[in-house]
Amino acid sequence: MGTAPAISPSTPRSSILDIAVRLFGSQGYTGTSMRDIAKAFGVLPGSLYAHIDSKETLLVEIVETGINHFLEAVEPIAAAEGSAGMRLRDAIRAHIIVVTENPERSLVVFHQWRFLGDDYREAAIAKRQRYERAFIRILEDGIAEGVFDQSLNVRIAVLTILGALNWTPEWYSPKGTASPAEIGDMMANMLLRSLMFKG
Amino acid sequence: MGTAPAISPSTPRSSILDIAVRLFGSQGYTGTSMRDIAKAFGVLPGSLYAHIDSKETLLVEIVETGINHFLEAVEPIAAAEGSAGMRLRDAIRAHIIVVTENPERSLVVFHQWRFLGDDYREAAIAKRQRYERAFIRILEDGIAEGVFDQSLNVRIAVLTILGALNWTPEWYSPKGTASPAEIGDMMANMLLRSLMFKG
DNA sequence: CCTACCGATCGGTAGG
DNA sequence: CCTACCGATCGGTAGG
Repeated sequence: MGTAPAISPSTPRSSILDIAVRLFGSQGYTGTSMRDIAKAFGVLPGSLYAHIDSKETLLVEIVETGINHFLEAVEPIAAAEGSAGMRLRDAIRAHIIVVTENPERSLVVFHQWRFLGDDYREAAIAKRQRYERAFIRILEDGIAEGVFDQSLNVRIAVLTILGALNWTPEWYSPKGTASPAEIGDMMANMLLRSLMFKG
Repeated sequence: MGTAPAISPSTPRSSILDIAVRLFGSQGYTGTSMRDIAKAFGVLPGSLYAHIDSKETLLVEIVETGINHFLEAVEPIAAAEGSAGMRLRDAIRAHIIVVTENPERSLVVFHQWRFLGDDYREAAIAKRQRYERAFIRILEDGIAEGVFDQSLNVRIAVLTILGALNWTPEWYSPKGTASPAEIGDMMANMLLRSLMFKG
């Protein structure tokens, strides 16, 4: 009955995208040639174009779906019921889960969006701002609740938190001793404390 | 008497390096051509090589002197007298000053070192680890003093702090309302609190 | 998916 | 600092 659960169908196109994520993440977009991708895919360069339109199409798709993963994980948490403290903790944990489930994709999302064409780049920037607003909302709620320090500069506080979170793909290794959940908990502990009153 | 104070002599070579910092920072090393640099310098591509050896030499010099700025600012603070709390505050402020005095150079130091040749890349990684150790030392001192939470994972705490600090060139603008000193103070306030005991 | 190829651009050099 | 150029590599295409 019904259709098969079409979870990650390993089409040639999706395989090429996975390879592009890996190579764009480690060598950068401009440092990766279509010949690099073709070689890793096991095909001659011209043959790639039976499956994809262009190099930039690969970047567009990786960055857009990558940002969407973050938005889909965090926006519902920001809008949920519950204390700002709990929501911030959940948002940080969710962010770290998304980063660590594909650190190379995260590197592309964080650093390679600059190489998108104008329209796609502006769309990516708009989504990143939407993402920041989810955190701004939680912080403002927490200040209104009286649990976060009301003397905080909310913008800088959010950029400090997101900076700490967005740096994780630079050092995270699945072979490390700390699991993504543990890392998320530790960072949430620290970053929540960073917003509290002294007293 | 004596020699003139040879502060930043504007040689052709140093001008080319400044241009390379700007372009490598905004377009990346692999996304910048020697023709881009020559055009910005106002010369034809081949003429650059009267002043420099190669494209990679530019990157080596930018990354090495860039890392040295951070080390020279923070290592003396880590080794100084005084409480861990004070030293961490000073180290964070010093880091932000170094980042903001040249955000583009900071972007190159943080993200373009991957494109160095093997030997230079390993040297850069070794220096980055030395930099992390300066912060590890301060945190361990603070835990020994009993002022930082002894249940902290020191490695992850340092990477959280450095992540927040290293993200600043992504958003800092000299035209913003907060000065580098103010940004450094705010981040130091947050990050110091993040290490404290709950009680 | 391969063969064969396109024009453009790359880092860099020789000679003046 | 320019003229003139090198071989290598780039993203991408036509035709099968």
